[in-house]
Amino acid sequence: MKKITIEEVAKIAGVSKGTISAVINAKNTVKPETRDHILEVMKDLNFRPKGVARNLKNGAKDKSIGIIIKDLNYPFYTSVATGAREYAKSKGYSVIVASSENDHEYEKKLSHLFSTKDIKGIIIAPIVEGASEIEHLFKLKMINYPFVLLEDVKGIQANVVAIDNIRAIKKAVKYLIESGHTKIVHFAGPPSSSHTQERIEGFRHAFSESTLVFNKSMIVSIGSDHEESYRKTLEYFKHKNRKEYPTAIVCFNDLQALAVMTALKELNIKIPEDISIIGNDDIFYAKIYPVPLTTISAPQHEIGRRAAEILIRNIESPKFIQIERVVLETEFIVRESSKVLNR
Amino acid sequence: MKKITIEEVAKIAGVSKGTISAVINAKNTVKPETRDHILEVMKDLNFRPKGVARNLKNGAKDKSIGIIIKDLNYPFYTSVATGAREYAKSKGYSVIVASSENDHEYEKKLSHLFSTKDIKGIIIAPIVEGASEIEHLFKLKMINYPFVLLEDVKGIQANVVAIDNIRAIKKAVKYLIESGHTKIVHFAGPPSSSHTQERIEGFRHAFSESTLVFNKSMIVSIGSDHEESYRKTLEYFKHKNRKEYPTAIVCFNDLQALAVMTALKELNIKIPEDISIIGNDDIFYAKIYPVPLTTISAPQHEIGRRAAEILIRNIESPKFIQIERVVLETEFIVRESSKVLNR
DNA sequence: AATAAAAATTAAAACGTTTCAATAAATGGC
DNA sequence: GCCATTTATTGAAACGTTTTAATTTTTATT
Repeated sequence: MKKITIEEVAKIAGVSKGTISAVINAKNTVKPETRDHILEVMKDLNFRPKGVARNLKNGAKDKSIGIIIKDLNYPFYTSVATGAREYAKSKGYSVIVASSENDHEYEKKLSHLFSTKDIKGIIIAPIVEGASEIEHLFKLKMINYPFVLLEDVKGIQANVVAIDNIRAIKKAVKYLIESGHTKIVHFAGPPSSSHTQERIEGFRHAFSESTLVFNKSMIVSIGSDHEESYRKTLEYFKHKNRKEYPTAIVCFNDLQALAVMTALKELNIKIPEDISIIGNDDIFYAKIYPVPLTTISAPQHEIGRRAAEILIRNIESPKFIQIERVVLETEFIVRESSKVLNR
Repeated sequence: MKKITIEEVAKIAGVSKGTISAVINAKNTVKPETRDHILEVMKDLNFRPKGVARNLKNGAKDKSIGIIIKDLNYPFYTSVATGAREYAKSKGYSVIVASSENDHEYEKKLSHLFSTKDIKGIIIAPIVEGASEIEHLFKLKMINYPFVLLEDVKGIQANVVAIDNIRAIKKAVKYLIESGHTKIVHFAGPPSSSHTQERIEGFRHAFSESTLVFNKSMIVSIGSDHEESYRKTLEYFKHKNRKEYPTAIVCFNDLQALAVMTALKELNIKIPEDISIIGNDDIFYAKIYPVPLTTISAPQHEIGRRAAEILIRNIESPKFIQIERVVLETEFIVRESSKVLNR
């Protein structure tokens, strides 16, 4: 299938390339009849002007940045993207988003795609599995392509905007301990997620700074997929009798927490009377749940905004500028899914 | 600020453009010392090879399509995008998404952006306000750029994948009537949305085919923003005494339904005992609500999939192909937020 | 030290448009 | 019908890379 170019169209229409170009760009210098004829030929040939070539001459004037998130359907990420979008818009940039769906290969593909298509820079929520290769990030660095990570990636110096997961969980657990909870459990996330490990660590640390003592049975592997979390929660409780129940569950994230609450409802366990539930992320849909979720709130919009800020500063600077690393504070928000025991 | 090109780098590094190119493309034909030196110069100059020019020569080999949705934070749209992504991936295409956030101007900007950046085609959920201009769509047609709309747009012949909103609501209302409901009300969406009018129409039509009679007070303008819907619902009930309450509310969409349920909880109105609630869309978070929402389920993944299918078929066809219009069926799903009265 | 082979570099053509100055064609005024 | 405008069209240069074949430099072999 031969590639068809403006030249081809010109030849067949019997005019010069310049005239075709004028038609494509809706210049009003073309005689209507000529125009119509050209249009017809274009249609016949199914001619699609190559955007690439069009932009080469003048350089596209539209400014845009990309953001690669991990999951298009998890509100946390779309909120971050929205934060980025708001800031970017104020600076005249469009934002386009793509989701890696937790697939490292796909992330690489997307980063290449963006950097190659005259998108001025990218914000990346990187998939960091154990020792995942990061040559694609090095490649971006090599061509001085601006990017900002939403998570630290070992082995590379880059702009990062992140939150301190460890500290966040620690705060939550400490709160529980101070509220008189003694049987606290962590429902851990999917083993493949880098956050899972961090959160387990934060959970464990909280104990070392308290009078309670940590033991491994306090960590239960649950995942974050809703259906799976629901099932595993049911299972977890099946093997326990009432007095073995924890008094509080610190969940991996809000989505998991929602699943846990669904399961507990089925088991007739009352929240927060019987068990306190703590989420993580603070997604919109957990906030409007009938039992609004106590959670660790990550400043999603701010994450996006700050990342976009750094990114655009880099894009617009003619010379290389200092790498930045900002760690944002989370806020522990007590709502109705948790309860204080010692009063 | 002078634009800096590969030529500039070559001159300063004292080598030819070809060598610079080889470095950029990680060819292993460059002597390490030369390479390092060039890298240094590149960094000094903050040289960013223009993707546009790079792609011109060989034509980028990565295939990608775009999807422009209306709201990045409404799960309905991200589900559609996910459906598109799944199909596209199977065909070797990446998907990038952008949100117009219900801003017609922004939609235009994005469609231009995509078509200009060598994205092979777009799926567009168009903003159709009364008589909105659609020159941007005509422009796409002119350049034979493949696109698929997720909603009919008056005045243009184009590929469309949509659902029949009117029929969908009608089905729901009929179900309620057959279940013995007599006091049915529609909580309408934001006046600016094209769906609002359609759904009102569907609601009204259902009555003409029944023994009940429609009157205007059955349509209540509520919106779809959560906070606003919550507030307006409270207000609606404030002026009514118990026996004036409707027995069923047909909501504009699931998000609104969620807000309505929150308000009713506050008012101590039981669902479904006192009032049945019907949603629309079937978003994930309404399904996992403690009172799972009865709703009109749109086949979100399928919408995306079919749109991507048509799009890619058009992209890959060397010649113009017949315009398609597919209307997908919705499914009325009875869960626990509604109840049958007449038994 | 000469030669052959291998490695590194260069120079020019190519990619497919847009732009713009130059030219040609059409129109209007007389 | 002729000249002066105005309108329409053309042709060549330009955009910033990549790609190759050709050349130069380096290395290895004798």
